[in-house]
Amino acid sequence: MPVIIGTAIIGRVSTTGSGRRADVVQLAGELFAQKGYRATTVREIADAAGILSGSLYHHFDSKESIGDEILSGFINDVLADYRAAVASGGSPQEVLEQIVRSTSETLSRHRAALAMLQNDWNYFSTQPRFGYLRKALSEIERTWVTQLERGQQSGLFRADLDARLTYRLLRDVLWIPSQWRLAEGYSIGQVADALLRLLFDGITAQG
Amino acid sequence: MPVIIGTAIIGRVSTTGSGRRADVVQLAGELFAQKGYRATTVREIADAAGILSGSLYHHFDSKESIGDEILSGFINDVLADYRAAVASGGSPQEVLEQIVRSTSETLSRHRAALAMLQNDWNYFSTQPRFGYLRKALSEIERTWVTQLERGQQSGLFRADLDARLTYRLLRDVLWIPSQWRLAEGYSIGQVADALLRLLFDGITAQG
Amino acid sequence: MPVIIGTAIIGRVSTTGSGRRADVVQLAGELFAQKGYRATTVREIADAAGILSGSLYHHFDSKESIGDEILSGFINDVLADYRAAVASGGSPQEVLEQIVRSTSETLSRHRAALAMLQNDWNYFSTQPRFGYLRKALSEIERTWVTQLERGQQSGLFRADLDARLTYRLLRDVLWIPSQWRLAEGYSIGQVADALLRLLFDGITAQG
Amino acid sequence: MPVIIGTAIIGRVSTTGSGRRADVVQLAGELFAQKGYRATTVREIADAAGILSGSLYHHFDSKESIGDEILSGFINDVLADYRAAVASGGSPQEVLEQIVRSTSETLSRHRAALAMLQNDWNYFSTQPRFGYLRKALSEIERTWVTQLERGQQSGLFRADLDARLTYRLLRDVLWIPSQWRLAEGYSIGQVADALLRLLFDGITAQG
DNA sequence: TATGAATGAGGGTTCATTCAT
DNA sequence: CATGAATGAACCCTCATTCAT
Repeated sequence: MPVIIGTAIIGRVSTTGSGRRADVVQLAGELFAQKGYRATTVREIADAAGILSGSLYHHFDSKESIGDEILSGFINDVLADYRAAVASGGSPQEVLEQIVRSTSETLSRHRAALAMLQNDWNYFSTQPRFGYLRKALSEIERTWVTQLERGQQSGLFRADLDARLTYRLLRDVLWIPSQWRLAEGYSIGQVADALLRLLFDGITAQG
Repeated sequence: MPVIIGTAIIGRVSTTGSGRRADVVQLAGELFAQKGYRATTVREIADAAGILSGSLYHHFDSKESIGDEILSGFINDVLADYRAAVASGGSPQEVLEQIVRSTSETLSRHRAALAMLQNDWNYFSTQPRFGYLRKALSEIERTWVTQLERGQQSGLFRADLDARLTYRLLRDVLWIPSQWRLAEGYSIGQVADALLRLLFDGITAQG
Repeated sequence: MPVIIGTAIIGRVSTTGSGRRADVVQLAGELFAQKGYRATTVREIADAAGILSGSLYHHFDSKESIGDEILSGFINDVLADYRAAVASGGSPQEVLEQIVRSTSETLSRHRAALAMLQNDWNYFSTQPRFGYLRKALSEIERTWVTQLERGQQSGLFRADLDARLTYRLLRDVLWIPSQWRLAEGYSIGQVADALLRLLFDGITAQG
Repeated sequence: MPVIIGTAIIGRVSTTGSGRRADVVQLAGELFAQKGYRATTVREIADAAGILSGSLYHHFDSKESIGDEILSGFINDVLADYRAAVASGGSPQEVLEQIVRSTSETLSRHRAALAMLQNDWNYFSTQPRFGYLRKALSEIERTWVTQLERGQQSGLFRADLDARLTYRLLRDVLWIPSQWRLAEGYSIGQVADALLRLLFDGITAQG
């Protein structure tokens, strides 16, 4: 359905042209997130798109390539967040805060991809095609550990933290809120705030 | 087949009677944890046990009943930890600390079950047979929220925390360390300590 | 699309009208010969022609009709060779020699069709649409047997040959050379000569 | 059904034990030969065996492995014939004669395999799993060319033959008779004799 | 108890063909 | 004429489960 201003067509909504492809990616993502990547059949994806399963292959090489489109888009955005935060040159606390805030937003835009990784990490991490996932996680870990250690050296963070262990403990907590349905009633900002408070201050009231 | 010297039974090898059954549960648990419950085939389980897949059905009704045996044992132990901690009648901080410490140990004894839940929660949570999982999580959440709110009322915990949100943020971080291989070099005690420090005090150095 | 200078048509490029059609037949033939008729997809044919697979159906009813166009053209030329040789009224040896020489040339012009028959004879011979192939082979066999028997009756050919068996033994050898790529370094004439020498004289040196 | 003489079991027919597997290979071979390897579906094979298509996979990894079992058995027998003939140390004419006679018999025992190669060579020759086919053909060609050249050097064979070309012309004719149904009325011996006469002496009556 | 053959439903994928635009 | 989305049947294969022996 063209969007018309005056007499000029300036936009199209997604059922047209290559929009069909994007629609399928969207629908598939939701199914993958809900039921798991492996547990979702191509027939279910096709049903959701209102076509037959064979017709999917007009748009995609394989089920794997649908998954890849979803996951690689996600990973690229997350890595961009991390790199931008590091490049900003702030203090460790500022860098980590920027990471938490920017990825909170990014994760919420890619909720399906995140759920896929959490549910089917075992599968993806063993498939050659998804090797980039391991690499990305590795870069993310390096970033956290580096910033935590910088903070310890400057006296900003507690000296008794094991940086790698702390990262491991935090990593998952940082991803998980995004998969909660917004319907649960928390906004992205709320969640990010709660997370940062917890991260920097703990739950104990300060005398 | 018991090993007998004289007339005294002094040992059992694992192929005996119900020992065979326990072996299969153990082996299946490891496979489920490694590859996921759904991705593990009954043939793989049978191979690991050194029998044919059809023979498994002399010991178990179905693949589901193997999974059930693993998960229900786990859930029962965890709930026992929670109930004991609450029954001890300590302060909120003491109750939560006891929960973290006792479940750390319990989780480490049921690493396979935990991995199964994390990898295939989507599947189990939709199967009628595993309905008790949802009920157990519900009790666990109620316990945390109750203790956090008690702590806030008594001024022990920061008043600006959203108890349910905080629980959600913490829940996963409390389960995850247990699935790390001990080979990564952290002892259960180390991990529990780091977790508690993070939980109560955050990462910021206190002036 | 004719190229016009002034008012005179001075050339045609191959995308014109029925030229497009002939191009497709040519390209399809090459693919059929290389990969087999059944193993070649209409999409591959369309790709080779630089169009989409659906567009092929503006030129042809079906994949079968492309195959038919290739094979029937071939068969007609071969039968013409046989009939001309017989009609020439020569001795059996002359007739057979003329057949070998003229079909050598014909086969080389229809290399794709020949390869198709050799690779997918099983398929074509069971399809009603290609029933004419069986009829043609039958006529060819009748011709050989007739000439071989005439040669025996006149004392020209060895009396101890079974005419039909001899034909069967020779039939394939007469078709096969044509499918060798000329790149193998033998000219059509060379091959025909070698064949005739073998046919009439065998490989043993004559004292 | 055991074959009993006196009271001793001296044989079993093929529906027992691993005989089922052999039955399937046999049936599959016939179908592959008749309709082509690619054109034969696993359902057709299963139907012929009186089981469901999925049940085939209790006996075989894949359709390919059924094909492999048929073809590799064939190729091994043929190569054994060639090597034995060469090892016998006869004159070139004797070696070639022994090859023709022994392979005539071998080919007739492996009619299905031969038909498969002739019908689907294009396919098999491009599949990694069937790479041994190319190697075997190569050895066969080397053997023929070597013997033909030896015969020329000793004056036994005509000097004007191109050894490689002659081999190419003969190769196919040597394989083909075996695929004729015996029902056509020629015995293996008859065909081999006709072939050898043709090969060594040609069809022309010798003055 | 264990075997091993078989089931049957469903998995991802291919492909000749159709047709509105 | 060409496009490109869609069809629908068929393909090879997987797997939890059953059961006679």
